[in-house]
Amino acid sequence: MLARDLLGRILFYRTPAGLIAGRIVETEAYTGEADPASHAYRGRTARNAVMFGPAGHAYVYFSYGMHYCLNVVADRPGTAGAVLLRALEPLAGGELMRSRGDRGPEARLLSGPGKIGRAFGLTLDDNGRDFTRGSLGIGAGTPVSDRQVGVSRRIGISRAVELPYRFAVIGSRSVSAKGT
DNA sequence: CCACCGATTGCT
DNA sequence: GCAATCGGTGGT
Repeated sequence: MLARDLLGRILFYRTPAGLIAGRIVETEAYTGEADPASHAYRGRTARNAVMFGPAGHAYVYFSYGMHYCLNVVADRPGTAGAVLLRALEPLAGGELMRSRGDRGPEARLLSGPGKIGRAFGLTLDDNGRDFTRGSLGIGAGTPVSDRQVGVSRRIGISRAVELPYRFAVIGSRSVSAKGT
């Protein structure tokens, strides 16, 4: 499953103000028709259209009137599927990230989907971006063994709560607050 | 056209 | 425990 395989890989963003990068330590999988918690569950709309497009693109959505969350589209065209990036361990650009408002400790600068959006400066303009081209991308990183991967229920949803679609690196200080 | 509500976060 | 904050979505 791609959500699990993204753990350990590097998300990077070359901005005019400098490089920002982090190691992915927490993800969640969202599918389409079979997943009531997915934005794509009720079919294609203007907001979720990117989820039905080619893999390797960014699906960015606006949440709770104040947060921008980043997904990696993960299925073939026509079939909705995406992986929500929930937490990263900061690798570069800490100062730039702090300039956007977070005052917490280094390891917690990217410890939640909304925090990633803020620290990276993402907006709806980033929806649809191609991770395989341009300044926002995903690098190889360091593999994470199955022994280090914790699987659990997704956070913050009210439907399909029982599905084990959340993956996190055990012991990382950068997983989101409610994570284990 | 209108009302509801969320793949969150940070403060009380 | 709960307010902040607003666009997408679906129903009237």
